[in-house]
Amino acid sequence: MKLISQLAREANIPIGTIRFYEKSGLISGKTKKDITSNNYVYYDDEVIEKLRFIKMAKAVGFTLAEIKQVIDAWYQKELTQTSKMEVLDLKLEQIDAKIRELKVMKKQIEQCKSNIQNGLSR
Amino acid sequence: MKLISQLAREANIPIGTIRFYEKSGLISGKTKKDITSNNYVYYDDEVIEKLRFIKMAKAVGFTLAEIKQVIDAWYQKELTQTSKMEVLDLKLEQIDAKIRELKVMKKQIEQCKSNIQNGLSR
DNA sequence: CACAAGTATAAAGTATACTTCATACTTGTT
DNA sequence: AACAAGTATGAAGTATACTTTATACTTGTG
Repeated sequence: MKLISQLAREANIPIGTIRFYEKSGLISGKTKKDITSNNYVYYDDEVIEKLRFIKMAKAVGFTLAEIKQVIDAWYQKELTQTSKMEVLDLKLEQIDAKIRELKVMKKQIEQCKSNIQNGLSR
Repeated sequence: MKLISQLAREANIPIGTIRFYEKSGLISGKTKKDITSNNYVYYDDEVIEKLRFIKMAKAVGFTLAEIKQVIDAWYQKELTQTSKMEVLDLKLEQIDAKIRELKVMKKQIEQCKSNIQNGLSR
């Protein structure tokens, strides 16, 4: 159980961003009810996993809203098994689509590189 | 040589977005100097290629600034061969990194799916 | 030639994802 | 006790990528 600054260090994400994610419903810590002097929030390892996932998903162009859907399908028990599967299957399709697009881009850029090397303008 | 509405149809991108991209320096059309009654802008097939590339690159999380760098390395003759290659090589690395991240996400989601099917909470 | 539809331009507005600021309270150290 | 450092909260500000609005001119069709 870590406080926010330690979480920020471990996940390598600014504290402000973590607070923003929490406000957005992507992650959540807990306050210890036996401590009444403050309302410091504690985070467990599940939150780190989520933050790592958020980082990856953002890097490949998913929005926070999309990421939240997956996290909810992943961790929330309120959703039906069927609706969770629907969300996850959709994401798998989108991931495959992105991989395909990346491969096309890669080929185009490699083609461009060899054009440059051969002195072709295009 | 097409006008903007035809370009928008063919690339399946809103006219407003195309104008925004042009203002941002990602694409550019030409006005016909022999026509003086208007200042309509005409676009050739190179612009469609660029728009397709922009679409793909955006879908996998590249910013317009990053995309502009690649397009400039691709089409502009003002850059040195070396600096073009640097930009393109960097993008290739970033593309590979994204593919790796997508594969990790894919595995995680597949793992999550089978957990759900086996009735595991996580 | 009237008039709908297309084009250009500038400015303002919107959504997303943060980031910064101001304020206030708590904790750890000297 | 003093004080730096950590935490919480709300509000405002910023950057990116558009989208909408307003205005005005041009072109094609009946």
